[in-house]
Amino acid sequence: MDKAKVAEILEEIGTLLDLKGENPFKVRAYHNAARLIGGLQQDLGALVETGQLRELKGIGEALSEKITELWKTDRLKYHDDLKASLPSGLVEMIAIPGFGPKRAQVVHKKLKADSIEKLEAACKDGRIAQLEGFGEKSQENILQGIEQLRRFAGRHHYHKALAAALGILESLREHPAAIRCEYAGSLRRCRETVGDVDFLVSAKEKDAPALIERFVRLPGVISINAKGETKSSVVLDGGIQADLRVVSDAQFPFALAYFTGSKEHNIALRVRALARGLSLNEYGFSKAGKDKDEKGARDTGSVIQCRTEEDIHEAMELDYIPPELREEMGEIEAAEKGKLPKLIEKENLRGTFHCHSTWTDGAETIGSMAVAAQELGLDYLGMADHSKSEFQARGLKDDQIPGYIAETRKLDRKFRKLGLRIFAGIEVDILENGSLDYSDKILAQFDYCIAAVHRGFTMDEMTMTARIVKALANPHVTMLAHPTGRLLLSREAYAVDMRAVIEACAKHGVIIELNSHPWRLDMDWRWWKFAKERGVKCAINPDAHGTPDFQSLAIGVGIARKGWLTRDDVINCLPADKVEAVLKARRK
DNA sequence: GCCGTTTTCGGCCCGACTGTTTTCAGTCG
Repeated sequence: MDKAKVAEILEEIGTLLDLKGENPFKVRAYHNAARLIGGLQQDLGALVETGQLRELKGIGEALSEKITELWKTDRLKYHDDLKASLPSGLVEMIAIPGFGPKRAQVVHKKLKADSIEKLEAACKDGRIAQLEGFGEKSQENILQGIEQLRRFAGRHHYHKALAAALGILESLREHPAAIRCEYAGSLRRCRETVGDVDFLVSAKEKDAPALIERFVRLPGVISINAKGETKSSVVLDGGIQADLRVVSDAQFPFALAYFTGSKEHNIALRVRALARGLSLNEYGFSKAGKDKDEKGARDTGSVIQCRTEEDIHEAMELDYIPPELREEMGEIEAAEKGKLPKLIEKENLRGTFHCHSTWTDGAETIGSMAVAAQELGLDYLGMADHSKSEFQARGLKDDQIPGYIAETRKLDRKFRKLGLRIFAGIEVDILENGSLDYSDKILAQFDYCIAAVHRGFTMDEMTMTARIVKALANPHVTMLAHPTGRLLLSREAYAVDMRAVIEACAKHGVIIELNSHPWRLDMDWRWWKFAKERGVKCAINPDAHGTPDFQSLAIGVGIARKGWLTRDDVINCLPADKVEAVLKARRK
């Protein structure tokens, strides 16, 4: 059993315990463990065998035994028993917005409703409204929630959420009552996918209702889930949920930190505050241990004044932690010791690789791609059109290669005078047997080669891993394109052991592409952190099929920052003369 | 379930909104 499956089962146990009304802290222990195991970089098998599981913070005796049983026998009796004791439909039910474990328990007990369909039927014939603690309004909301769940299941791509957020942010900033405006949540943390978008505005208390009103009336709002004095929640066209909070300007940095999350990072920060005799919430610091009826930071103001998030971190004796790192993945410990990396900035990018042209399936000529790169202020542009097996993309046949390279060289000479270098590369297919789509003799003519899997996605993980690892051994391979194939939110996907692939890149000195194209965002930031630790370099590539795709470089920088990458880890931060040497290093 | 700079037992982060109540539980983030 792999660790993703172990994590999934632990997560499900947490949910089932929640449904049973178990101790919420026990529930949390399972959810935490699921997150911990799912994000583990070490080999889970090794931890199990050597009995080191218990050294992980959050894994005690009980969880350690259960994980070991899962790993060794592929099953867990505790999980099986738990599952057998509850109808599976209840788990699906609590995905309905506003409908949680307690209410699922009630409808199951009183109405024998054990599926979304039965719950829906009970709403439609009015039985839900009769239940104690429910009413007409609840019944209606459940129906709406079911509809929303069916229409807009799942998460949204970062770029799509960002586009929606920027429009809303602009409208909010235009409001005269708004002092400071920002988006927060997973979008600010640059997660590859985003569940909902959180907005935060600071304003005078009397202006809050007007801002809430502006928010719920924005074009693109298709329904309003909640609307209070300081908080509102809506659904945007396209199904993205957007939340707004209005706070005073003094509260703004605390609220921004709070709503940026992650939840786990926030909890860790609060625990740290408590250890310093402080209680931290979205309004400020207050003295810990106060009586219930004593006023908190919301009413009395923060006992430590903070103008920015930097001030808050300083008050906790931490270096400033950028939003991208706030995942409770070691950032607090690093900030405490002053060991946070100086993350890559968008301005650090000097050029990029992996661009397509009209030679294959790109929309523009190499010349117009070069002009756009120049306008972006880049120092170099790396072309990488498709290889011959990509016949649907008009991949370059052997006899086209001299022409392709000649045109690239000619444009290079022309643009070099204008301050832009153009490199002749190729995106070469990794065939099903792990060999490459061209002979070594042809590959040797390019400045660099990006190896990529484009077909045969259905092979098993071991075979796929062996296929890629074999290709990486070819000394002409400079980079590995879109490495996991786990194209997020897409049906295209293949199973691969990312750990083995990263180790192979480390061994052969292959650079891994951080593919910033919205549809190809694939490698989780935790793997980037691992790649960095293994000394593997990264190239942030737009996989551009036209000049608008260059915009996605900003997304790539965001993911790189999440992976704790610095300028030293990203080869396109190098100037043109140095990068050429890096591209050729393997062949020497 | 986990955990310990006071703890091996008794804690475990904190607040807004909704719908149902008439003081609060459930849900969410």
